[in-house]
Amino acid sequence: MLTWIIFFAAVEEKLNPSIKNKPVIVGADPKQGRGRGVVSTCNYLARKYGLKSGMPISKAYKLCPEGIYLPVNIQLYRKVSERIMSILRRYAVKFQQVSIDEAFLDVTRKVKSFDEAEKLALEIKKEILEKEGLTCSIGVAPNKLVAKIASNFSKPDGLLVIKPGKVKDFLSPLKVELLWGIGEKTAEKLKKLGIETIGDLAQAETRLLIEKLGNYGGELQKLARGLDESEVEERGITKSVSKEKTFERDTKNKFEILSTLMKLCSEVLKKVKKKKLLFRTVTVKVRFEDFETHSKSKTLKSYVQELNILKSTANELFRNFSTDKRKVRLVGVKVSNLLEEKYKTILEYV
DNA sequence: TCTGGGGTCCTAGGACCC
DNA sequence: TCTGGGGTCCTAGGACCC
Repeated sequence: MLTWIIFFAAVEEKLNPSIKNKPVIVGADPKQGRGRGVVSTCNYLARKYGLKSGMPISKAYKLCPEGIYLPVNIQLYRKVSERIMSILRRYAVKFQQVSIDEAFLDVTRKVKSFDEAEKLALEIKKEILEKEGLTCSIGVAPNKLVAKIASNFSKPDGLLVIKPGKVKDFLSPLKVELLWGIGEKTAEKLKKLGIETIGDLAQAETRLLIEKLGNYGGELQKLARGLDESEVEERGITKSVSKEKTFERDTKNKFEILSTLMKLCSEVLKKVKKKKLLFRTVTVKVRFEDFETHSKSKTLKSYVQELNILKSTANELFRNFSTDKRKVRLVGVKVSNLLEEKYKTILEYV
């Protein structure tokens, strides 16, 4: 039995109550409709104008020029998030933070029934409201998959309990896109097979799904049937650290691109050091004006943490791109193949 | 409308090794 | 003259999530 929690970046409204009755959009600077970037999140009033997260900020501005546009204050949200996560941890036997505003709590051994779980969920909501002045949504269900969908369903300040016998009825009529792992592309493919609801997917011919979508097709069908045995578990170590930047205007200027790339290297290294990690693989990403995106990577002989090595490797990788014909929209650097600093000594002795 | 930034996981082909 | 099978690592790309 698990719950899936979403608390809203209503943090901004709490910080400045005067904006509460206006459409609030957190994201890129719209720059009178010429800004680059997207809506990170927006309040329910803004949604009434058709705005949603992921939407180009320029489009948002056209739909709602009178909105309050705020930059993403990630440090602030992180602080609030950490405080809320530590509240949640106390309620769970097993805990899994999924993102800045979501977590799974396994309370199977804490409660005897779904009714008790519901009471517990209400307590959690109450404590978060009292201590942080924020509302959240909770889904209570037999597994993570269903709990997540249930919580999404009860937004913005809700609680939805789906008991084991009700899972099928709950899922069947929903659109397949609501399942975890089905995005635009997969939804499109499924639609071509005549599959639009989770119920359709549950009943589809398994062989056909595997033929069209590979093993993934079979996995999706299990999810559609409400089957998810994944455990609630703490997040493991970081797999990669990256930084990328979309230029204000697409550019061919090698100096501008390279100096940006070098700056990104410094920032990536700062993060890597802070996390006490060493890296072995460096990846450089380039997105051209037509949005075509390519990457090149190189794995070094040993784990390192030196800025010079990162910079020279990134430079070398970047030189393999031909940037004469097309303007560059974005550059990025990523390090992966990471090792915790504390294991380095051991490695040196091997 | 013109598409951020930070991640994760999966796949597929090639190199290489036994 | 005809080239197996299994495993691992690396690279590149793609889908997806928040």
